[in-house]
Amino acid sequence: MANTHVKEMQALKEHLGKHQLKLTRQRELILSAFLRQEHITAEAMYHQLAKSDPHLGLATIYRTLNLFCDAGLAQARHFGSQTKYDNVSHKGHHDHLICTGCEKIVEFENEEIERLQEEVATKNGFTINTHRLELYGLCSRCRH
Amino acid sequence: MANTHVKEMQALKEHLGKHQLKLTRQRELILSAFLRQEHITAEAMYHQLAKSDPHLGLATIYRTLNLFCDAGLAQARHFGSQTKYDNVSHKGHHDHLICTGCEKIVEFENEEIERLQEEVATKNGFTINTHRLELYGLCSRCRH
DNA sequence: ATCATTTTGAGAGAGCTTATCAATTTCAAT
DNA sequence: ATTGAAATTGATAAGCTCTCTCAAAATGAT
Ligand SMILES: [Mn+2]
Ligand SMILES: [Mn+2]
Ligand SMILES: [Zn+2]
Ligand SMILES: [Zn+2]
Repeated sequence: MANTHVKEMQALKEHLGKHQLKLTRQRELILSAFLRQEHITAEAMYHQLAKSDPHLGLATIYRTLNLFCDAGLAQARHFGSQTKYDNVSHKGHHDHLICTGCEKIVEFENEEIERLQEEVATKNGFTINTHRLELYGLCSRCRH
Repeated sequence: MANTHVKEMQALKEHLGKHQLKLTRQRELILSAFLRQEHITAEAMYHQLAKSDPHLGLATIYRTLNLFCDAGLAQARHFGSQTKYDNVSHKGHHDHLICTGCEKIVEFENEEIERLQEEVATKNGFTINTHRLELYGLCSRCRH
């Protein structure tokens, strides 16, 4: 436990330093909990943390998760009607396969698709900054 | 004007008939306005129609656009933070290129991408029902 | 024309996220 | 270690988008 998430903590501190923001007990707590998840909603985070810290406000969760987004540790993703914060601290760009039966989320990368996206954009005179690709369906479990 | 949107009107009537729903002045009005657009928000539709029909309620717009979705004439698409109703009455599946500068939306289809999506899904044991692919960037105009 | 059924409009309400603000905490400078 | 300006927090109000409620009006099968 001692040296877990040291790199991410470092990255956060760096962002805080650059923007004259402060390191608080809440930010440490929320970071440590956030890094244990892959995809989580603000609400779920709130309930999870309420067990150990019943006075932590929901607004603080939102503010802090958005801070993590600014710091490049998280990304807000809108899956269906839910907004989930994607822990991207230890991985690069990826897209998602989402099971509408059990909510399971599988991450994938396909550079051929990425290449074709660029091709489509170029063909239309566009320069891509970001994209969103989500495949919704049923996983093998839920199909049976 | 006489025989514009006859086919779509027909499709709507068919859906209404099958579900014991009624054809109203509002539904005709909203359909005719909707078919003149490619992608529009409920709010924009509301303001647009308010000019000629100031008493048309926003709830009716939402209800009716959702009805069009059920009837297969429209599809609700969540672009960024906006929900736009996509007029799909005269076209099949397609994805979108969106300019973050001027809000321009270009539709495209790429069957190679579609094929690769299936491949990714299969590789992970999934069966795809729907997908969402949006490319965000700048169009040639906005780049300069 | 009748009348059961559906639809409408206005506003209330739900769900999610951000804004407000007084009290508290942080941290750089003593 | 103490001070104090600046940032943060928690509680709650507010904002936004969309759906629900319900009495009044419209529809359409008979
Ligand atoms: Mn992910
Ligand atoms: Mn479209
Ligand atoms: Zn599943
Ligand atoms: Zn543009």
